[in-house]
Amino acid sequence: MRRMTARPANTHQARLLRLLRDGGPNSRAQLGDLVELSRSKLAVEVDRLLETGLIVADGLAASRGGRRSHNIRLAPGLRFLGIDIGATSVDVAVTNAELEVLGHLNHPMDVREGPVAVFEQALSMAAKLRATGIAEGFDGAGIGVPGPVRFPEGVPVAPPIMPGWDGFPVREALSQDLGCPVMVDNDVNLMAMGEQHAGVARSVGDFLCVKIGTGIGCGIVVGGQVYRGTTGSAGDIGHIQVDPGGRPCACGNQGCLEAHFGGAALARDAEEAARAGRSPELSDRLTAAGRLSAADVAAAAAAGDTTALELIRAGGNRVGQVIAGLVSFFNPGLVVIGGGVTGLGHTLLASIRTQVYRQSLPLATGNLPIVLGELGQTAGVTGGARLISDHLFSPA
Amino acid sequence: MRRMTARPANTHQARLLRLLRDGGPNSRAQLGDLVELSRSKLAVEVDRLLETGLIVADGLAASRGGRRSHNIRLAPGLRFLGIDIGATSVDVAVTNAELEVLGHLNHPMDVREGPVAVFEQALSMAAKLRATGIAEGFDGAGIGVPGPVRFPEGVPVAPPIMPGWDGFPVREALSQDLGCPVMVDNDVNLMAMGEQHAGVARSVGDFLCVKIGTGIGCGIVVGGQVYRGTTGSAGDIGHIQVDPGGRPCACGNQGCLEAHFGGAALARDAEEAARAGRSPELSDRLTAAGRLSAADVAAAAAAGDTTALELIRAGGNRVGQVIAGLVSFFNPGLVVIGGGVTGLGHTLLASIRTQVYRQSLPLATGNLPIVLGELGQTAGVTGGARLISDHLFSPA
DNA sequence: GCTTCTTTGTCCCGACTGAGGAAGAAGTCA
DNA sequence: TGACTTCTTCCTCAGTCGGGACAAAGAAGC
Repeated sequence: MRRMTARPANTHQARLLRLLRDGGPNSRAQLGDLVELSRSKLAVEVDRLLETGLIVADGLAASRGGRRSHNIRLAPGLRFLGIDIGATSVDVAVTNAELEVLGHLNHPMDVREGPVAVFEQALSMAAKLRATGIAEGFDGAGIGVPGPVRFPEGVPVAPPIMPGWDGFPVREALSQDLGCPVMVDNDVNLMAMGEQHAGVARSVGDFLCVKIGTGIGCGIVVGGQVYRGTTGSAGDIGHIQVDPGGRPCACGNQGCLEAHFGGAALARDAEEAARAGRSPELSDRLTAAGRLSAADVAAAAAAGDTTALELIRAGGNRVGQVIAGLVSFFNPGLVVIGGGVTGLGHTLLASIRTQVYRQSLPLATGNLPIVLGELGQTAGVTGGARLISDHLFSPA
Repeated sequence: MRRMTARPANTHQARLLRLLRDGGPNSRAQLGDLVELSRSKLAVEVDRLLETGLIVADGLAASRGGRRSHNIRLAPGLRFLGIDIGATSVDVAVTNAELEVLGHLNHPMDVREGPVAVFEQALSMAAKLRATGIAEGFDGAGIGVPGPVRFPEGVPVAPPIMPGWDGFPVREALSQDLGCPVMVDNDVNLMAMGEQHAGVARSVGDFLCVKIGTGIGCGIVVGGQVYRGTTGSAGDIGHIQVDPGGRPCACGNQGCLEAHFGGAALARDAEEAARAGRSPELSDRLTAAGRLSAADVAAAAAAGDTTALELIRAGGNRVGQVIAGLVSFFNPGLVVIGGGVTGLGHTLLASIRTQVYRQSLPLATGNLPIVLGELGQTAGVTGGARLISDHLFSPA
């Protein structure tokens, strides 16, 4: 099929497209109730969208007491690609125009192998998904990388954990390879957008999304929009100091949050505890696998290992300490905890909550939910699809 | 004279009013260059504004090579009132429509005397200013209080340092007494708006404004707009923990920033140092006055007293530590330091800068100015005038 | 099955808006 | 003084938009 070429001609059309994306197929009459347009105007705009092929007729709606209205929906053939590049793995998913995930692949891969190798992998995964028949092509792609991004250009800048990516023209290169529009953002922002669209943050205007993976980052949403900061590094909380005389960090400072907690730090601590014989459970896993990961700690904790539980608890306290400060500062309506370490689950959540509720003022925490993300691995890729659809569903 | 009754009828008129407010009197022709309106449309809107009396003709502009254009300006009789209620004093100022301060009074007063006494004082100051002849009445007032505010209603909520203010209908009461529209906000947000309008933060979209007075707070500006958080307590950084085993704070926690620095803590530390004989300079001042304030520490430091300098340096480190975290999180384009303690000046600024530039990542600090506020005591009142003018200069 | 009422979609008219051309007013510059 | 520039007003014309009228389609009640 021919790929999406048209773009909404005005804000009304953009508004309609987003309504159909977020609310699914809908009748013309009901859309009329949602937007403040006269019937004639609405009819004109809908007709124009039908002409462009962005939306299609979709049968008749149920009667609301009189003549039945015609349903319309976004073109069923539209496909968005969401790519979430993590520190240790790549996620690729295909969604329809309503951003429902139709196919999803995950592949372990070290981001330090560089952009060329990583994109080769991502593109082959996209090709594999297309080969299953769920997509004949892609109308747009949203991609997240684990580091700061100069958003307008779609170029990573000074990414600490991904040498070789600095200045790589991700947007342009990928756009060329895929033959469709591409937007690039920080992986944490993508997760925030995912949870906002389909997850636990629906209907919340201002929230924080803390992602604890190999590193630690924070997506900031202000008035429904992702806030990226002046140079695109907003939310980079992994290097906030939590202990003035603390552990040395890869960034050159001491006592950074990431040096004390996060996937990498947790694995290191667990191995150390195992070698020191403080945890039989972890020792067994270490001798079995040769190394430990956050998942091992989660499993050991689930098995009741006190050392593992203590590691999680201590880490939660550190993160909670930082989040408490951010809550005082930002006064969000919701805090979402997500990322690879979510496997640590409620032990982690409990110690974060304890810390935040104890340290922040009642006015800020009074009605503040702190919850785990709902979407898990699909948050990032859904956010990617959302990112590009926001771009494509705005006036040209 | 009759007070301002009309409001702009549409966004075009609002836009024109704000241009005239921020840029001063201007010619019709030049305004045409600034807004994207056709000549005919512009003429119509200007004529309507002239009819309402919000703007007036103001002679002829200089020629730009041909026929001279007619100048217009905001009605010269418009007067806004800016009221800045601090923990220990009240500032009241009168501005014209361009937000230039025409008269300014300051009076020491403890906010704990309660809203009734404080407003009595503020209203009498406003009356005194009016009696000088600079104003025949007020078209609007913006007021700042040292605590969180439920912004839409203009009501303080759970203010820690001002018992008796909780839930007091500031906006409604003051609006009744003054007979004009009133807006209420946190004093820190007002300071941020002041520095944004007339101070050092002109032309910066995203910045932080840290006010170190009796307590410590932070104004947050995102995309040119003050961000107030979900419950209006955003920027409340005085109770971020800087030392887990630190001093007990009035809020019930330990090691809060305010317990270690700020006007109140600094005075306490100085008195303690004086009594312990660690500083002859401060001892002299203590015996002379019976008590010490932040201003005494500033004077002692200016005189070269090492203990005073050390107190400032240590405090700057604490604040710098917190600001470093906020910079990593928020990635602002500018950090403004203001408030009563600005008298500590460059000693304080230097230690804050050191701390921030050392602890935050280069990407966030690379081009980040950290500067003292330009406006001093007028920042708050200017911000108040700006607050109410933003409200009045928006479509009804 | 018929009537009446409600809802939906289409068509059309009239009011309004806004862009831009033309002309005149008011200056500058040589 | 004359040529040129700039600014304002007036006017026309095209396009837009809202809403009424009407037809189509269905629901509810008898």
